[in-house]
Amino acid sequence: MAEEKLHEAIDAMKSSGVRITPQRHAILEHLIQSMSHPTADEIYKSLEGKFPNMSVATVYNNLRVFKEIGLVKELTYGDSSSRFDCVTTDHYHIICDDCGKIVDFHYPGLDEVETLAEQVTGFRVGDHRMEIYGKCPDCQKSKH
Amino acid sequence: MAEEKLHEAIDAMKSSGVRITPQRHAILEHLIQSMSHPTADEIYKSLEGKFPNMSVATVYNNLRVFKEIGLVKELTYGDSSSRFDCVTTDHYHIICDDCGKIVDFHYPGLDEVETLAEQVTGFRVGDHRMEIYGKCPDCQKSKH
DNA sequence: ACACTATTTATAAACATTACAAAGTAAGAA
DNA sequence: TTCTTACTTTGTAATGTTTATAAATAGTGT
Repeated sequence: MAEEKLHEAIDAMKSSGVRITPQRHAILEHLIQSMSHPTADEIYKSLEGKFPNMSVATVYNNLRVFKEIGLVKELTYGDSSSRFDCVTTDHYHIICDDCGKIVDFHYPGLDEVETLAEQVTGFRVGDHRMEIYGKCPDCQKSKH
Repeated sequence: MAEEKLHEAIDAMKSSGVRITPQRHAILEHLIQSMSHPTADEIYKSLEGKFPNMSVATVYNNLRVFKEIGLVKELTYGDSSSRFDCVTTDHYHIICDDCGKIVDFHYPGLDEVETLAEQVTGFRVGDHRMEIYGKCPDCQKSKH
């Protein structure tokens, strides 16, 4: 499953004329396997073992490249640093206000909203994002 | 109209025990009157005339205070800096991928999404955000 | 294996935002 | 009004993320 996704991603890179380097392979693999939404720095740190000489700039550069070919989405919350999410299927995120936990969840169509927005504003809509904020089950238990 | 909103905001500050300083007054006034969604730095620059000695830190401090009492929302897009939006009525934003223009638009209920998310994830939902991305009418005309 | 070009690395720089301590000031009490 | 106290502002330094740059390195097609 993860293997498959990685393979698809590499194919996407090939057909975009983006070279496949060991660093890129590792970053992608990490993004696919880790079910979380890591920051650039977290990716950097978790690959220190395999690539002791890798530069942070490499992580940033490649995340940008992945974004450009549509493999990765950048999530900018209130935090200081961006988080990166492998684009697989369409899904949204629900985020805990207390502990910051991010959970994926699926919801079918907000196409209607996009359509209305096009009509009202005259924009040509390409994309949308949505996040939901609340308190996760764990933080609900631990009474404050 | 704007006058009224400012008054309401000041009342909200009073009842929250937040002192009303000339700087706070000016920042709020600017946020309410400017129909845009300025960055902290833009606010700072636009008040240079009235408050030549005001520090950027003051702008940031007060935007945080306003956020805490619910007068202002912070918008974090892909940009380097946050934008700030006076909370008036519920509305969403549509953002131009090319020029960055932000236009408000209203849409009734995404309560359904919140409800579903609660059921699926077990979170207690408090809030959500959504943005739509596309190409504004002006940028559609100027062919690339 | 070669050559060409994209990529990596290391470092410095840019930028937004926050921390801190000293000086100043709003707001209620006397 | 004046006083007092705690909150704010200011100026500056520090922090942390992200980008720019140039030299060294390494994919990829021939």
